Parts: sequence; C-alpha cells; structure tokens
Amino acid sequence: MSGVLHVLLHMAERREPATSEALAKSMNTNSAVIRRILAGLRDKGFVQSEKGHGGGWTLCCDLTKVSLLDIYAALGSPSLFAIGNRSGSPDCLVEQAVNSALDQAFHDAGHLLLARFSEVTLAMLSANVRNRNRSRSGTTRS
Amino acid sequence: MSGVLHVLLHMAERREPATSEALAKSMNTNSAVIRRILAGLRDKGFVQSEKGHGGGWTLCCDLTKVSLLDIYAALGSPSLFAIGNRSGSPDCLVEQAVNSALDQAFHDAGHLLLARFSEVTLAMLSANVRNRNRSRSGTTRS
DNA sequence: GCCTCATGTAACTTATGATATTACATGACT
DNA sequence: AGTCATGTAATATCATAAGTTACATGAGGC
Repeated sequence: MSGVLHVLLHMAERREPATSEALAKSMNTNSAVIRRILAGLRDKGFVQSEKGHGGGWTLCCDLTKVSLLDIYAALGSPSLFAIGNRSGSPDCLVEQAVNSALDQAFHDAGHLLLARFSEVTLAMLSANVRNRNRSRSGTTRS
Repeated sequence: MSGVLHVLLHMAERREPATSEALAKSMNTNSAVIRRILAGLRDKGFVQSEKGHGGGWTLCCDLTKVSLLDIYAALGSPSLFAIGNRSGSPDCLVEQAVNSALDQAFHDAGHLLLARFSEVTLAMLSANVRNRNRSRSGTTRS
C-alpha cells in the first residue's frame, strides 16, 4: 500500500511516462517489482503502460476522484490487521467465543480505517507533496 | 493474541492447575509454546505457575477486571496492522506525505480498536463460552 | 535420597509470506 | 534490424512466527 502510493505520486510529479527502471530506482527496489505492482493498477484503469521508445507508465485517472480506498480495493483488499484469528479448532467453543469477540472489534476498526481511506484523494497527497517541497526550499531560501 | 486468549479461557474453565502439556493438546500445539506464551503473562501477574506434582498453570487475576487491552499490553503491544509504512527513503518528500496520511488513518483506527479491547473483559468472554455450551447441549437435549 | 512430574529456557528447525532477482518473450519505436 | 520497454514466469532471498528438541531446575511422592 505505502509502496504503491509512493509509486503513484512519483508518477504524478512528472508528466512524461516513467519507466519501471526509473521508478524502481527512486524506491530502491527492482523494476520487476514495479511492473508487478502497476500491472494490477493498470487492469483497474488507474495507470497506463506503453512499450518501446519513450514508453513507460503514466497515470490515467483523475487524481481528485481517486481515494486511498480505491487504491486499496485495486490491490485486492488485503487483510488490514496483523493480529489474525486462530483457526485451529473450529468446533472449540472457546475459540468461537474469542474469535467472535475479536472479530467485532476488528470489524469496527476496519470500517473506520476504510472510511478514513475514502476521505483522502491522490490529489490531496500530491498537494501535500508540493507543500512539503515549498516549505523545504522556503527554509533554505530565507 | 487469539491464541493467548484461547489458553486463558481454557484455564478459566477448570479450577485446578493445568499443565502446559494439557493446554498444548487442547490447542493443537506444543507445550514449549504454551510455556513461552504464559511466561510473559506470569511476569505481568495474570497467571501463576507451580512446578512438580499437581503443578501447572492457574489464573490469578480477577477476570472481571482484566480486559483484552490489558492482555494486549502484556503481550508487548505488538503492531496492529498488516499494512506497514515504507521506510526506505526517509528524506523522500513523497514518502513523507504518504506515510503521514496513512499514519493518521491507522492512528484513528488503532485507537478505536484498543477502545473496543478495553470494553471486553475476560469474564465476559468466559460467560460467552458458557452460553455457547448451554445452547449446544440445549439443542441436543430438546 | 531418589524418582517422577512439571516448569524454564536456550538452541535449533521448519513454515510461511513478502520481497527481490533473473531470465526471457513480446511489442513499439527509430 | 536494433534497441528500449513492458509482461510474466520461475526462482531465490529474507524476515518473522511457529514448532521442536533438549536439557537444566525445582517440587512433591515414595
């Protein structure tokens, strides 16, 4: 998730297509990893890829319309929590009671998290990046 | 977490000390694993251990006073979320912006989750287990 | 005292999933 | 044709959790 957003925002910073190679370099990772990540997003229509000379990846969505929730969904809605439910003995009453209690808590927290995700658009993040850029050059300038 | 609660509730079901061996069996795992888990809880004062004949583990806390949050804390407050923050390039403005946005969402959701944890006591879970037990034998009886 | 039972702990071994790497096929542009 | 870039499968590496083994320590029972 964090990585995907990182890639997308780097793409948003430059209007020209970015190669997997270049994106990989700015994230200290491998080009194949980038391709794998972006392949999923392309299928959902968030980015576009071109082969050959001058090719690479470009954003092809309205940044103001795409929220973190959309990205999360495009990633296949991976499980949010690190604390899983034990599922060794499904007919153990203790296990059922424990899991049902934890499930409720996780359900509520998960909903809130996704709600927060839906409130943040890529455009907001992009603006945030530009702000940071401005304040950084601002401190050195004055 | 789920595993720890499982163990604790099994201990709550029986008044006599339970051996690691017995607990391990009811969870399909190894006695050393149980000992490792419970050793931490003993240091926090939730359980007690006795060696030798008739020894084993016993709960030594008021179930109505101990919440899931207490157990979670006793476990060392492990990270809640599966989606981590990328930390490859700390001075990358994009990474900063992304992480700060995600952090906020995770922070809120984490708080809610812990709040839910604090609302559930071991006694509640134990009562829940007994309820399930009753309704199960109820269905077979009538 | 000696034997057995049980915890206490360290060392080691899987198992699993995420990430990274390599390699090569395909398509596009010059 | 040659180069650049994606597409994708196969493989490898790494980190972490879980399980296993082994043995030391202490507490009864006889």
